[in-house]
Amino acid sequence: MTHPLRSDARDNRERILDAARALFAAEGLHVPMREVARRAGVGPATLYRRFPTKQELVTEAFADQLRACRVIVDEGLAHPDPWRGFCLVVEKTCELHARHPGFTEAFMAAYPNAMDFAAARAYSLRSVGELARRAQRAGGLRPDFVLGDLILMIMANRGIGAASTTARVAASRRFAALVIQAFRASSERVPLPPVPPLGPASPG
Amino acid sequence: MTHPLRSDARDNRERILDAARALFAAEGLHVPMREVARRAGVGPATLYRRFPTKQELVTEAFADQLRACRVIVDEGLAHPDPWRGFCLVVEKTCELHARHPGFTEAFMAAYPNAMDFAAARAYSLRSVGELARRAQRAGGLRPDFVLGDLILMIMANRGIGAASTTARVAASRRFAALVIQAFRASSERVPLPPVPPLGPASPG
DNA sequence: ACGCTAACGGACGCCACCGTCCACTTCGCT
DNA sequence: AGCGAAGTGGACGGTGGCGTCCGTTAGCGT
Repeated sequence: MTHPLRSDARDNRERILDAARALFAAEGLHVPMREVARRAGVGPATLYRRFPTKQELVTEAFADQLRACRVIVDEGLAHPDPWRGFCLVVEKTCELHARHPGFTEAFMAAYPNAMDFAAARAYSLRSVGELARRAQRAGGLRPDFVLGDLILMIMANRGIGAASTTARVAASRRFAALVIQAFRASSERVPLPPVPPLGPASPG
Repeated sequence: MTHPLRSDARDNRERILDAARALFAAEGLHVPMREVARRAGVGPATLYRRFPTKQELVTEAFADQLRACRVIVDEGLAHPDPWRGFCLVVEKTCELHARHPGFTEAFMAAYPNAMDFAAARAYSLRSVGELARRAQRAGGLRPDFVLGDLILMIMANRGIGAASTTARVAASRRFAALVIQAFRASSERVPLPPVPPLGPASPG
């Protein structure tokens, strides 16, 4: 059933993915399918035959970032100092999402049927949860931190929209530093409000 | 030459604004003008005659929130303890924006020609800048805080999208608490990355 | 070299939103 | 009550994105 693609077809597929990556990274997911096709130098029909739904295109286009996500948490877990590992996860995650705004949308289940994304997301969250437990035990991370705070952070991070990628990354870097400050266990801590039940992002 | 509106016209104008407030608060600014007109029970022409551009409708619809913004910073300035006043500003601002997602978009110059908004925004920022200086002098606010951090926070806060207003407000509350932790002057502080030049929000 | 067929992309119809025009209605003044 | 002007909303043409159809092109196996 899944015949190997013909050479030109494979070529086009690659060019479509390149175009999608470039456009999604630069402008987010709202770019029209047509635009992707135009940039790839193919007709709309070709794009739709290769990726019948936008979701599939998005999933394929952000496969690299999804892998990067995994690498980030794995590196965090591997770090000898759990708290430092946790900080690295926060910093790199923020930067990753700042560099690819569209990725955040996809990651956040703005497209709810993204099975692959959901699985990878769950894996990353579980791993970072383990890391967080260790960091708390080591005393670096505040005891009342919960995983929801990390999701909160990623959602918040996506709110940071600047004109250029450079500016966005810079802003995100400072944001990450502030977040780490907030997460750090400190003698002068005050209790936090309860964690809200963070459902999927609203369409607004 | 601005004749007072006829009674029915005034009535319609009010209903249009009510509809706009309800829809903008519930779904953000992306709602079609038609939808506002439909909800207000008027024709599209009426809506367009009263508010030729969406910008004007938005500005009018969020006049209350804009006033609330002013009140928040004024209350903050009036507080005997500058640091506590600053915290109140952060908390109330986050809640205000969480309650009216569309307001954040407007406030953030997503519609760049919003003169009224720009002026009010500038006033609020100047006032809160003064408050921040006092809070820093009093020792509550970290010395390397800058106004850009507050804008960063508002932008980040808008990223928090939850299904219901209640959930969004709850999430925003916890976020505000974390932010305050981050802003608090502390003995165990680490230097922050530089403040990025935060231009207007990107279209993405 | 040649034909079979996968693959292509221009063109089409559909729908939603936009902003404007105009024939009809309603207010408000005398 | 009656008239002029302000006000109204249905209807229209334009634009842009969407997903699909089909006549044509070009890879690849013989």
